[in-house]
Amino acid sequence: MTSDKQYLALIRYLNANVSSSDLLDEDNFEIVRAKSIWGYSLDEGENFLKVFTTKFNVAEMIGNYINKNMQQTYKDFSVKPFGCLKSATQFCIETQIFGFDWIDVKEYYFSNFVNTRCDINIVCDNTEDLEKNQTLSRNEIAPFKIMAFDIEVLTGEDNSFPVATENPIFLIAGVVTDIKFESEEKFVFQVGTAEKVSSARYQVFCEDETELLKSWFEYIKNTDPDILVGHNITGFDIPFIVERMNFLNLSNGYFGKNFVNYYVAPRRYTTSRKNGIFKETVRTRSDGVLQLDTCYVLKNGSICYPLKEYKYSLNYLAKKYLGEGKISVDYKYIPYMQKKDDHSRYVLAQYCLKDAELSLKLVSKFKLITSLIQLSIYTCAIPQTLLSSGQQEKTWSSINNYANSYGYLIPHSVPSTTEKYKGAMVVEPVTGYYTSNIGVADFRSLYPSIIIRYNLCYSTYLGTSYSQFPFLTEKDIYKTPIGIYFVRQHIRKGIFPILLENLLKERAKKKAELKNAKTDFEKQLANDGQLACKLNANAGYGFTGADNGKMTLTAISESVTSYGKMLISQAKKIVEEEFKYQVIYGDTDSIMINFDNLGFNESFDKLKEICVYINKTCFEEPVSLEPEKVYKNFLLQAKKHYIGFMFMFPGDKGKIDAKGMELARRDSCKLVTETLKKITNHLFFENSLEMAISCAKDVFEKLRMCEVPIYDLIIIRSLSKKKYTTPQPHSKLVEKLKKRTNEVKAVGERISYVIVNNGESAISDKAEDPLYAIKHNLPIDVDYYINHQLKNPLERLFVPIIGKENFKKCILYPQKMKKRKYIYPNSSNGILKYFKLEGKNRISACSAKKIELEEILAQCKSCRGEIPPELPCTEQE
DNA sequence: TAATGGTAGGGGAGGAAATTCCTCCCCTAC
DNA sequence: TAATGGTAGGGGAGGAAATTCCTCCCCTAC
Repeated sequence: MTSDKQYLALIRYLNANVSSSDLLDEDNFEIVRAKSIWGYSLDEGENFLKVFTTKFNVAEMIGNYINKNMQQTYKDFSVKPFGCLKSATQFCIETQIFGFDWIDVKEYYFSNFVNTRCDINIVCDNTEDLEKNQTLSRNEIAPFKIMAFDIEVLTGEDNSFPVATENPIFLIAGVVTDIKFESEEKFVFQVGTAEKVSSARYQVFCEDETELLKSWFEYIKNTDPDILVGHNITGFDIPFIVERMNFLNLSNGYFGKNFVNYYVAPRRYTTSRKNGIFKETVRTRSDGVLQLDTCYVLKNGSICYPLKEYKYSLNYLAKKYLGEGKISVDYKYIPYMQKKDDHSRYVLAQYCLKDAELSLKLVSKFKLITSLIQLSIYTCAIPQTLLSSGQQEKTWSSINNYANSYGYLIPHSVPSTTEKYKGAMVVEPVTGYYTSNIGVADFRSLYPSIIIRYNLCYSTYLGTSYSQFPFLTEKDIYKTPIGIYFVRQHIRKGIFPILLENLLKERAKKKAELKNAKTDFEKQLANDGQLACKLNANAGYGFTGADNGKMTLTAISESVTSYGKMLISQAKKIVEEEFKYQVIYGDTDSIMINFDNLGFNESFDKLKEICVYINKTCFEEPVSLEPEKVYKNFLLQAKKHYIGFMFMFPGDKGKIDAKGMELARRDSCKLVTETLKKITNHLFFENSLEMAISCAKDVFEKLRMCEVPIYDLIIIRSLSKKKYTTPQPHSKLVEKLKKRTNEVKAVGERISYVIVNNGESAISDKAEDPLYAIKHNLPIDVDYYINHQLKNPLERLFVPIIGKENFKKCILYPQKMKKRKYIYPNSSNGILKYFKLEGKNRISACSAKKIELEEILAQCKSCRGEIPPELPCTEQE
C-alpha cells in the first residue's frame, strides 16, 4: 500500500488537518506486525500501519479517512485505530522509564524551547541515549520541594461563597519543606501591616492584592516547589487564584515552573455516575508542579485507601488524626478583622498559616508522598494522573505496558457498554442470635486469583463459540459458568493474568521487605509498596466492567463473578454435606460456619481442617480458602448486617466487629451510634444483658426528659445531586439556607441538620440547621428521635435476644415512665450546657465537649485569646 | 486533550395504589 | 303554617384511615 496513490492522498489529508509543526511525510509511516489484544487471535498477528506523530488523535483521523474513502476500492475493508496514548504514558512505556526512576542521559544538548515550562531544557535525539540508572534505587528520592499554602479571601456583606470576579485575595501563607519533612520555611504574604509572626521566615506586607499576588508568584519562582499541598486547593484555592489573576489582568496567572503569558481557564465539570450520584470537579493546569489536595485525595482514595468520615473539613480531619485543631476564626468576621488593626491581621496570618501546616501534617501522617511514589512505580502511571484521575487509569497504564512488552496493540476505542451484569453471591442468612462459635473462612484475593486461575483476559477471549478456530478442542478452553469461552494457559497465557500474578508476587515480596526494613522510611516505602500492589490488583476487575470504560469487556467481569459464585457454593456444599456444619451466611468470598458443638479452640482447628481439605480436594492455586476468624456471640440481622465478638487467633483479646448496622453508618446521629456502641459492648463483651437493657432504657428516658445535648442529635448526610425527585431532609434544608442567607452548598458536601418541631408534617420539612435551631430556640422533635432514630435499631438488636414482648415491656414502655418534654436548645439541657457565660457578652472556658461542638457548628472565636476581646461570639448573636 | 472501578443489599422516607373501616342513607321486614 | 306509626337490619355509596407497594436515596459489604 505504501506506493499507492491513495496512500499519498492519505498523507495529504492528514497534513491538511494538522498544524505545520506536525506535518507528516512517508518516513512517518511504517508497516509493523502485531496482535490485537481484543479477543483471541493467531500468534502470527496482522499488519498494522504505524504512524509517528505528536498529534494525539491522528490514528482516529486516519481510521476515519480510510473507512470513508477507501471502501469502494477495498470491499469490506475497515480500519480501527490502535494504541493511542497520552504522550507521557507512551514515553514511559516505550522507554521503560517510569515515575521516580533515575535516568542517565548519554547524548544531549541544551536548548530553549518555547513550549516547555522546565528549569533546564535539554534535547536528547534518541531514546537509546536515555538509560535507567541502576545504582541509584527508587528509594533514593530526588530532593523535591513541597509547598503547602492557603489563601484568604474577602467576602461581601452576605458572606456568600467567594467569586473570582468580586472577592479579592488578601492573604497567602504557607510552609516550604522537603520530601522527608525535615526542613521548614514559613511564609506570609498579606495586604496591610500586621504584628510580627515570629515563626515566619518571610512576612511580606503588600499595598494591595496585585502586589500580593505578584510578590507571591515571585517567591514561588525562586523557591521552585515541585508539589503544592493544601486542603481543597484543587477545588478552590488554585482555580480561584488563576481566575483572580485573569480578572486583574495579571499575566502570571499560571502555576508552572516558568510563567507564561496566557490564561488557561480552570475547567469545571459535573460528572454523573451509574448510581445517580454526581461529582463536581475543577481542573487547573499546573505543568511541572503537582497538586496534592489533602481533601480530595483522602476523600476519594486516589492514592490511598479512602477515609470514611462524617466530615472532610480540615478542622475535623486534623482533630481526629493529628490531635490539633485550626485556630478558631469565624469566617464571617474575617473582613472585619482584616480592616481592624495590626493585631487582628496578625491573628488572621496565624490562622491562614496554621491551615497550611495542618494540611502538610496530613500529607505526612497519611504518607501520601511515598504512596504516590509507590503507586506510580507499580502502575506505570504518571503522578499527575494518579492524583487527579480515577481508578481506571491505574489499570489502563499497567495494561498498556504489558501489552507493549508482549506484542499486543490496544484498540483506541471499544464498544461502549452501560449494561449492568450479575455480581457476587450473598448467601441467604439464617438470622438470629448465636451463642455458639461461628467460624469464618474466606478466599484470598478472590477476584485476582480467579482471573489468574481461569486465564481470563482480553487476549484469551473467544466469546460464546470457538468454532472459528477448528484446532481448539474442549481441553484447550475454559467455559465459564455463564457460557463464555477463554483459551487455556497452554494455548496462550493472557497478559491480564500475568499482570495480576506479578502484582500479587510483588506484594508478597514487599511484605517480606517490610519485615526486614530497618529505618522508618524504609518501612514506610515497603508498606506503601504492598498496599499499592493490593490497590492495583483490586482495581483490575473493576476496570473490565467499568461503565463506558476505556476497555470494558463485561464478559470478563461477569465470568469473574460467576466463578466467584461457583467457588463459594462449592465450599458451602462441602462444609454442609461432608462436615455436617451449617453455613449460616456468606458474602462474595466468605462463608460463616456454625460450630454448634465445638469449643473455642476446637473451632479454630476445625476451621483450618476444613480449609485444608477443601483446597486439596477442589481448588487449584492461586484460588485458596483460608481460615479467617472466629466469632463468639454473634448476631446475624440480615444480609450485610451483623455484629459479633471477633477473634483472629486462639489467644486473641478479641474485639467487637459490627457490619452494616447503624453503628457502622455515617448517616445516623451520634446518640444512636454511641448508644449502640455501649449496648453492644454490654451484650457481646461484658456479657451483661441487664446492663444492656438498663442502658437502652436510660437513653429513651433521657430523650423523653430532654437530657440529650443537641450535639448528639445532629444527623449528617451528603448532598449528592443538584435536583432531587423526592424531597430529602438535607436537600430541603439546603434550599432553605439558600433562601435565608444566600449560603450555597456544593454537591458532595456533607450537610448537618437536626429534626425540630416546627409545625410541618413531613420529616424533610422539619430539618433545620443546628446553629439556627439554637439561635431561635426551636424545640427538638423528640418523637422523631425516639420512633425513627432509636427504636428500630434497638429493636433489631434486642428482639432476637430477649423477644419482642420483653423488648416492649422492658425497654420501650417500662412501667414507670416520666412525662415527656421538649428540648429547647438554649435551655440548660441544650447546647448551652457546654458554655459558661462570663459577663454580658462573652463566652469562655473551652471544655473538651465544646471543642467537638465547634466542629459541627460554627466556631466560638475567643477561645484562644487571639481575637480582639470586643469581637462578639457567634453564639451570642 | 472531559470524566467516569463493579454489583448486592438493607432500611428510611414518601407518595401512589389498594384495602379496610366507618358512617350515612335508603329500603324492607315485621 | 301543616304534617309526621315504630324498630331492626342489609347493603350500597362515599369518604376517611390504615396498609401495602414501589421508588428514591444513602450508605454500606465485599
